Amino acid sequence: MTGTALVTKLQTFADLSDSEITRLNHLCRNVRTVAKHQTIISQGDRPDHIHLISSGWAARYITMRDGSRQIVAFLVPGDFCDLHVSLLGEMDHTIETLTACHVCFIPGAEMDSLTSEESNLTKALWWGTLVDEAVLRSWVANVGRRDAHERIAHLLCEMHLRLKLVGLVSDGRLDLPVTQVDLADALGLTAVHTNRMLQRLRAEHLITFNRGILTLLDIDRLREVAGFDGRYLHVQRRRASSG
Amino acid sequence: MTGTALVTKLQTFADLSDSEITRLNHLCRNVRTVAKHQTIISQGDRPDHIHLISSGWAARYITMRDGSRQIVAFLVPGDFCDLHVSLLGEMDHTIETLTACHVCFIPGAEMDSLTSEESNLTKALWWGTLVDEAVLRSWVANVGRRDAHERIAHLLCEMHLRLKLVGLVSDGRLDLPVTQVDLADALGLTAVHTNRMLQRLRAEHLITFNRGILTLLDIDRLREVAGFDGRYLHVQRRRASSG
DNA sequence: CGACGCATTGATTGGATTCAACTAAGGTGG
DNA sequence: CCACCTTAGTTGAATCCAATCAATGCGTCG
Repeated sequence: MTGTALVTKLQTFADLSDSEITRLNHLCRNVRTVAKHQTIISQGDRPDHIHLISSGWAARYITMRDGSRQIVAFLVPGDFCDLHVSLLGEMDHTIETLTACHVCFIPGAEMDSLTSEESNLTKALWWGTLVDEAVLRSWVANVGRRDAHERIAHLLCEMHLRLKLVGLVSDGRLDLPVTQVDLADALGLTAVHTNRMLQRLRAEHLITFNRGILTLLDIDRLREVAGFDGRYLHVQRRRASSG
Repeated sequence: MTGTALVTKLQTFADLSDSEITRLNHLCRNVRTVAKHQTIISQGDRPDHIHLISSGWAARYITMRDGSRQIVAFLVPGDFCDLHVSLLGEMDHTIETLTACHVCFIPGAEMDSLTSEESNLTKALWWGTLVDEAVLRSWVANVGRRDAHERIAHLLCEMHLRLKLVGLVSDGRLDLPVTQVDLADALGLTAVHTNRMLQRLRAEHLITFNRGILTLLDIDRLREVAGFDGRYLHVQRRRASSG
């Protein structure tokens, strides 16, 4: 079921009926495999399809004048790339896979009819985009006001909780298939400094991070370091747990 | 007309009929004056009204553990404070006035009925929130990847263009009723450094900034300094001009 | 006037960048 | 199976941008 992650995610917000779940899965029937480091959509594009990450990781980023980039979101299974482009006109940023991905291609027209027929689902979808926005606010604060040590810790706490929502964490272990360069681009740091701070977190016995596998050794203490309060992810319902 | 700024803003995206404009103005009939430096909504609140800035300025900010704050948005006339809270449950941040404001209080139920009856208006409203999100992405990049000089320049370019949209700019002059401390809190800098960079922009004959009045002396050059590309504001239509 | 908020200036410190080299791991092909 | 190449991660030294600390000016307002 290629819509599984999406269903799991939306269920943290709303009760979904069987028919609604079926409809979501139907929506996601057209899946393509996208290789690692491929562009899903570019700045300036006006795609007629909506893209949903079904498996794998991608990054949303803005390219700066000097060629450097700022990652403004990590996209994980269940996340939409561009639920909104039709309203905005064209993409103002680029989305690229970090790993091989399964991406659902959803015709814009089909999404339109869904939103006009299924008000419960539509609400759940909008909830998702509002959470994305809350995450973005949190990122501004993260980059603007935390030092490198806290900042990395905060990102790791966030990814841990977000992946937990879609059932991709077990016992503090999760896939984080991103390089230190990617992390740096998301944190507004250099790769070198990111490396040193990761080492520090390891030395403090807070994390393990090898070959894309992250383990949080002491979640409470890591959250303490980060000043992490997960409420901005708005997952206080149903099957989500705060830990 | 307390909904004027909103109407002006939405018209950059969509054609609005007279009846739609009337409806928007009707929506905004309940206006209260909020004094300077008052909280409109606090983190944790679950307001049953939606708030719209009709005149004046406010800031959306996140409070950090150490008491410092990160402003994640400046709200100007035509901006909603919390179009979404009902979906998210509770506020994950605080909104405070920077000047005395006129704030429209819109009953949540009334907005609900509008969105179910007026699909054109609803689209326009969602366009607004999607632009807010695009601005947020741009802020992450601003704070994450630009140095202080570029960063301030970029914020000034953005505010200039945004205010132009609601008709609050004339000849490069605009009200920017924020202190250097406020600017610093939005830019992820200290007030001291913000002060020095403002002085530098003045010395470069790019701006004038006195008592809350900002003048852009050479918009093209300021945009060049900032690396500003206003497309992320998605105003390429109708009455918006890119300058 | 005195107090306060805001802007300004100087001296110093420090966190993060930069530059550069080097190691380790993986993949590929001869 | 090893030589070669590439990518990712690590380390060190020097530098720099912005933070910090501290003091002062200045205008407004009670």
